[in-house]
Amino acid sequence: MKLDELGNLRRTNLSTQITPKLAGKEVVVMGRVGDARDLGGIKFFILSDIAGAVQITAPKAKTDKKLLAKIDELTKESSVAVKGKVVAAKQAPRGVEVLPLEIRVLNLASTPLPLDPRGRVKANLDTRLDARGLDLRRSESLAIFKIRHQALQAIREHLLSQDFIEVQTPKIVATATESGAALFPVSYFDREAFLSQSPQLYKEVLTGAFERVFEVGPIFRAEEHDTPRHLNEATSIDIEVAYATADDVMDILEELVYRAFNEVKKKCAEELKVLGHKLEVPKKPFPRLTYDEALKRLERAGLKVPWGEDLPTPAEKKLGELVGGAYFVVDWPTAIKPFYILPKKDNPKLCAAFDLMFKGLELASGGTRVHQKELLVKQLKQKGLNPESFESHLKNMMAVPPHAGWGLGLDRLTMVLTGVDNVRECVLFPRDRKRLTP
RNA sequence: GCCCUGGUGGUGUAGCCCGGUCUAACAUGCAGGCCUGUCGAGCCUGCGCCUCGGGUUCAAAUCCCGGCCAGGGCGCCA
Repeated sequence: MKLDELGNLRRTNLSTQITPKLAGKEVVVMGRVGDARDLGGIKFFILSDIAGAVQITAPKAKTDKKLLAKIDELTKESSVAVKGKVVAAKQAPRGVEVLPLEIRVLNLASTPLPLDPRGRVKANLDTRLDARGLDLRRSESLAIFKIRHQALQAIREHLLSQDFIEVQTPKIVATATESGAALFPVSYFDREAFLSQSPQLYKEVLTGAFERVFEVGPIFRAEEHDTPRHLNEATSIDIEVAYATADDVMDILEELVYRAFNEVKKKCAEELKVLGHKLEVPKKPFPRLTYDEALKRLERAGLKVPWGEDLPTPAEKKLGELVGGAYFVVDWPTAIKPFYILPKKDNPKLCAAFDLMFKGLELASGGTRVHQKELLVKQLKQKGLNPESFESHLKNMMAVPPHAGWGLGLDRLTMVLTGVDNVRECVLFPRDRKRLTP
């Protein structure tokens, strides 16, 4: 079938703006073809757009033959423009429908579709991700990304209201920033470079100039993890604040997460309903338990973690059961946190680091940073890192003020807000150990 | 990387334990037909599937081994 041109035809109304009040008016709607029905003497199809849907109705006796033939050619999920007359009709969905005067078939979907976009037959996640463009048209997928968008908007608004400046740091870098996570090498002309695993060092440098900065951007981790909560490309919300300590930025984080929950609950009621998720806003203040207390509570629950070790996944899950909701774990052993975290003055075995957990899932981590060059070099060495490879950063860190910050995983936050249990569902086109396409 | 579970039409499942009755079932889909008010429409006709390789056996979707792929649990990591 030959496709039609969009030409200078433009949409006059979104589907949901077509109401019985517009009866008699001529409108142009554009969208994708949903359910189609041919009752012999009358044909219907649903046209869906980002706002919702409207029914296009073509009674055989009153509709041009060529138009009727065109409707027969339409396949589900094809892209169409319909110019037509609005008619109030009791029998129609929402009491209104459009009688077509002109139909432009802008693109035709091939059949059969790789999955059912109406979701009556559930598809596996793998199938869905292979056909992600189509999968994203499902109401559940749409709901997830509307919630993600709403959460990010709430977060941005909050940070901007607190005088933060939004920045963008390089994603192609020369050195690692964290001690642990592996890096993806990229070829940079005749040199080796890496994809950035965190904006850490850059945002710290920027506190010297802008004082309060935040960035929303991709981070890349070359870890071979294969779990429902890890990705090799993730979106991180990072902040860094001059003249502040861990406690100060925890307060910011708490308020910001609280607002994200509240805004989503308020503005995404429909989306939460689609997902069948009852969102509970965590109570403020979020509990703050120390690493030592966490270990004690775990031991009482029959799960012993040796002091000085990071919490293994089962321990995180158990702690999530014990504490529930959103909570901080603070005062971590210095040895298991990165070199840029400030050790505690009264007990250098502990440092001013914190993790924000939601149930068993780590959403964010941060801390008071080391702003003095000598200590930074000392800690680099202690972690077995070579200060020379951080030379350009150290030079740029000249006389930065004392500062603190955190990084929050937007994908994981979206999991919690939507109640979805695989992070892949919260990312448009996820990158994991095995998936590099689409 | 390790452990567990699985892989059946386009999609989602049943069948597998206990081999033959499977010419593989159901739903959805797709193609065509009937119907002037459908809205998860209904009815009729048709289409389409056992992950790959090897083995056991008279006989394999079914049992065994290996590969590949997926889901979950870990590890690593945020």
